[in-house]
Amino acid sequence: MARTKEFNEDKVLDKAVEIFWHKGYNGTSAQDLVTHLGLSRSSLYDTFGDKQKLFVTALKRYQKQGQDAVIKLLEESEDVKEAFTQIFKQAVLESLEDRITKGCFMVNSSVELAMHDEEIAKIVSDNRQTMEDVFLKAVKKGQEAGQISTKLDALTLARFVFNNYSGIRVLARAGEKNKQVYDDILKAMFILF
Amino acid sequence: MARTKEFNEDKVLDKAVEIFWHKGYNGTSAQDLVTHLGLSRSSLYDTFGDKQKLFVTALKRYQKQGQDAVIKLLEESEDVKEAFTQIFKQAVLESLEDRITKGCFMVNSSVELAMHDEEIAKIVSDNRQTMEDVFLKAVKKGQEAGQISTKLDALTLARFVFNNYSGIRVLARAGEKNKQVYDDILKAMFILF
DNA sequence: AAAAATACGGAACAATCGTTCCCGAATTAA
DNA sequence: TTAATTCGGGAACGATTGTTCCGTATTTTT
Repeated sequence: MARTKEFNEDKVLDKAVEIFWHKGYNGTSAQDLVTHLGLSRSSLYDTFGDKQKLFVTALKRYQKQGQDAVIKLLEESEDVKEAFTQIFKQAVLESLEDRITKGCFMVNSSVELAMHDEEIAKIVSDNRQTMEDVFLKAVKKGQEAGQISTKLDALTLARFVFNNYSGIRVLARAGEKNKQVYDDILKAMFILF
Repeated sequence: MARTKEFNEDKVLDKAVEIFWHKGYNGTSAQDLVTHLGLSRSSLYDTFGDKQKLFVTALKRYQKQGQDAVIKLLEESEDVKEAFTQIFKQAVLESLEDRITKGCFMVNSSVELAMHDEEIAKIVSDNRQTMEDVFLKAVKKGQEAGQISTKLDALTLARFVFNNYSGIRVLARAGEKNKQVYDDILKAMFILF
């Protein structure tokens, strides 16, 4: 008995991810959202609550999509080391191509908001733990298959890899476009594989 | 023939560094500045221009102090590898002690502002280049002295080290307090020395 | 002692912030 | 067709934003 929505909720959320990712929480105004999401103020608030709730929804959406992609790549791959290489080369490619250098939405939010907002802090913390678990599992698998060196224990290597991933994303956000810089980092990192 | 300032400009700038470092640019209001810097609105604007200018001044101040400290440590040290160890252990210590987890002002600003503000982008970019140069020089020295492995060329290692430094600062900003996480990262990283 | 110059506190500014509300339009169920 | 419901556009809200300006206090120079 009601009028149908004129917008697709999923598509609007995708756009919300894009704009918050690009401009951050404080850098994005309600007007920005109305303009770029393509719906009215009232619909925005009726559908997604307030700005804070929309941001959290967007960040969780980004997190899930990113995690799923990584998990899929690592679990389906025959050669774990090769899968890691692919993940990092992809990150570098995005950094170099990305005309508006968005970096990583999770890293950005972590730096901007984690210390001022408990809910964001929990999302960031959970994300790190999940990624650590995913990497750990993959590294173990790779070590058992003889694809990854056992010089370092799996957890140490997993944490180390995640740290370099964060670093690369910061570089990207800062607009670094020199491929050699990224390649050097990866070259060094992969020696420990 | 004029009245004397009731505040010490250097001390006020130190406080400005603290507050911008802690809350970021967008997160710090003019009222925050007036309240915490301990001077009036008019004095603030008369002395430092506007918010943007004060922020840039604060960030440059932080940059200079940080760079000087690192340069001094690396140049004065007999054992470069030991100096690097000290720099990173200090960063970890700060991350663990830091009750309000400020991370690194340069990394924070890079993520929050670099892509939206050319002047900040240049500061961040210059900082990276300078740090790369400093690290490079130190690594070369260490390699020549037989303190650092020559398995990797100096520039590659310098970039790799800087990347891990960024990563650790993001971890700190996110409030990570598990020492083992940092230690694992350092353990892996230093293998390449 | 008078004049010049600057610092200071605080009121006030316009602009923008996130948010709410109202109302006509549109859609569906009865 | 009517009633119920939800849509979307836009006006409007109070609060806060960064910034300016004015009057007074204070200090230094002549």
